[in-house]
Amino acid sequence: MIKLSKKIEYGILALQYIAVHSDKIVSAKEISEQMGIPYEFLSKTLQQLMKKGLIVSQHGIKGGYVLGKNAADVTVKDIIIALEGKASFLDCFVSSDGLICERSPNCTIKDPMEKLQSKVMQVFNNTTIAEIATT
Amino acid sequence: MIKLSKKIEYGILALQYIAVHSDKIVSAKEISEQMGIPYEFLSKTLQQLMKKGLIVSQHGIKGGYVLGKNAADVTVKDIIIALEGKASFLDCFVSSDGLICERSPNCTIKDPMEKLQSKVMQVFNNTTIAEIATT
DNA sequence: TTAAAATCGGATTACAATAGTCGGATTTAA
DNA sequence: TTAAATCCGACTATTGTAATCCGATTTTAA
Repeated sequence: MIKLSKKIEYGILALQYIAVHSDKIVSAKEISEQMGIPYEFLSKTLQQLMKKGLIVSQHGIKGGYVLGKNAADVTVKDIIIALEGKASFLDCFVSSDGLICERSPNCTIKDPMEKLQSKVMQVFNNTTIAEIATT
Repeated sequence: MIKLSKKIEYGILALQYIAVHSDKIVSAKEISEQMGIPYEFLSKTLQQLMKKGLIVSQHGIKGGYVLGKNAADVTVKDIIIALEGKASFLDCFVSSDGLICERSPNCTIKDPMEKLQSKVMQVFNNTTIAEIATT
C-alpha cells in the first residue's frame, strides 16, 4: 500500500505540536497526551528526530524538546528520511547507483519510475512543518 | 515505508509488457518468464486488472490478455486503485467524508496532509502506461 | 541528598500486511 | 480428447510495522 507509516504520521504531528508551542519546552508525555499517541512509541520517534537534528532535547525533569531548525526549513521529505532512512518507491532506487534489484540494469520500467519518484519527492520536499503548523 | 508494493510493481511491468506487445495476445506465463515475476502471484494480479477492465482476458489454450483500454488512458493511479482499492496516504482519507481516524475531525494535520496527498495523486494521475511503455 | 520527572536505549513481543504457494475447476483451440 | 490457458479460493510464509517492557542516565528542585 502506498501510505505513510504511523511513525511518519506521529513524527509530523509531534513536530507540528513542537512548532506551535515553540515558546516552551514540550515533553514527550505532553505530546502523547495531547495528540493521542502511544507514549513509548512516540518517545522512540522523538529520539530519532533528535539524532537527525530536527529537534533538540533537554534531559531531566523540566526537560523535553524544541525545534532544532527553523520550521520553514524542515520538509516532509526530511522527516521521512530521518525516520526511515530513505524515501524511495521501489527497491531499485535505494542504492546510490540505483541498481540493486534483480531486474536492473535491464529493468524496463526503471527510467519512467525514477521520473515518477522524483516528482513525488519534489512534492514532499515542498511541504514544510511551518506550512503544516499554520494551515 | 512510503513505497509501492510488489503487486503494483508487477502490475505496471505486466501492463507495460502487454502494451508493448499489443500485436498479440500475451499469456501470464510469458510475462512471468520474460519479466521474472512469480507465476502464481502474477496470475492473481492480472485477474484483478481484468476485473477492473484494465485488461481483457481470453480463456483456453492460445488465451491470454490484451489491453482493455488505450494505454494513454491508463494511469498509475488507476493501477493502484485497481490493485489495492484505494490510493491514500493516511487512514483519514479512506472514507468518502474523510473522517474515519480517531483524531478526526479535530486532527491538526488533516488539511495540510490532504493537500499533500492531492498533489501526489496528481503526479500518479499524470503518468500513463503509454508513457511507461515508450520511455 | 534524595526524589521525581524527564530523556535515552536495547530487547522483545504482538500484530497486520505483503508476498508467495497450492490444488483444483473451467474454458478453448487444435 | 488433450493440452494450455484463465479462473478462484484457501492457505502459508515472511516481513515490516507498531507497540511494549525494562532499566539506565540526566537534571531540577525540595
